[in-house]
Amino acid sequence: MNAKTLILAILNFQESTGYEIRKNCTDGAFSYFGDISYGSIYPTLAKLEVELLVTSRMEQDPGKPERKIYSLTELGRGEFIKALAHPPAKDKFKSEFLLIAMTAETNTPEAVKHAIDLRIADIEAELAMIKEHTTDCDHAGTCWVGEYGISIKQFDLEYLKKKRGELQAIAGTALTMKSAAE
Amino acid sequence: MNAKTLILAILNFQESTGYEIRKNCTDGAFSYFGDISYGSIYPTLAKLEVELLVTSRMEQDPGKPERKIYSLTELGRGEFIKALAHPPAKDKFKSEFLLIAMTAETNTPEAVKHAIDLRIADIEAELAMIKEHTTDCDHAGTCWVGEYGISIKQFDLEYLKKKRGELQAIAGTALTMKSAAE
DNA sequence: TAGGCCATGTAACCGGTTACATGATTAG
DNA sequence: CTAATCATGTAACCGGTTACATGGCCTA
Repeated sequence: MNAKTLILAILNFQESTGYEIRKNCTDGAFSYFGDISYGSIYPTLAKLEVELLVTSRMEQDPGKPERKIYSLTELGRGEFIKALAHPPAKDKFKSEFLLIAMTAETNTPEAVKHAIDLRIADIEAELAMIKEHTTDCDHAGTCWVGEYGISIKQFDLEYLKKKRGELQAIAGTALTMKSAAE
Repeated sequence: MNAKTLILAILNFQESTGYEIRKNCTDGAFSYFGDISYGSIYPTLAKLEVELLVTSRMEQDPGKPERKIYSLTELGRGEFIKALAHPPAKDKFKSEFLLIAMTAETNTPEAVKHAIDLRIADIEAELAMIKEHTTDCDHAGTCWVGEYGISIKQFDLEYLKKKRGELQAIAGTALTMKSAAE
């Protein structure tokens, strides 16, 4: 999903500053749709304003940096709904952890253990994040997605904890000769 | 994961042509690590050969296009193992389906239904692909990853089938006034 | 007082995609 | 006879990242 559509999607839920948009698609509730950094957010926002898809207003809280708050125009909302109309692209899932798991035999047991620990911590953090967004949720679509995420992540976590032993058992088995020689 | 490491990873398992590498990381067993197209595979392969991380040999089956088969050198294998050593980046999961689900209220019930159908079909196809790679598997790491994938996808599929009704029920609820006016 | 967070923005760079060029074989 | 699959490669283009510039406030 490109920067334009992603920004439109976020602004469809809540008016935001560039800074908030970035936070939202890095850690927040919108992190499942795409990933963009300041270098593409601010220029895209400027372009969208020229195209009349968003408007901005300045806000100045004393003792805080000035905020430029963007919100979707009716034109922008239409553009977003139009973008939603065509069938979605396939989900993308990319995992370096899976590569480490697949090559566990040629990796050190410590590295494999560390990778598993890290992944468990990541999933737990994500679970906490989703729960936070879902418990006090009043928006049906967001709730459904949140509960979906919680179920899957929970299952993932339990599976990993149950089966991590098996993976650690095969870790380093292709290195034994080499390390014995050292 | 960048093209270089991904290619090294694939060649670590099996010697391949550029064409096969592309297939493997588009549909095959390596599709969970990264996604690259011809435009980056062939030039990267050429660079890797200059760096002595891979070697190539030509193969000519009569009645077939000539194949340039690349394989990892010892230097390349070392480079790959070194790359595996540092802790993996977080898993990345991006889903346009989730955005459609989240915005189901402002989308048409047909589009939502279609998106769900499509996603179920995608997961089923992926499940079939993983099972194919896992049933006759003799490599411990690959088996572990395959079983992991099967479990998660199966759970995902069941959850989706059980809860799709709820999502379809909220689809279009924010459009009723508009469509009534039309 | 150092580091982290809030906040906006720019410019150079680059990795990777898209589209093109080419051509033989096989399946429907 | 057409479409798909196998097969290798190039060049232009571009979306997005990285790194930089700037600066005030708050917390440890």
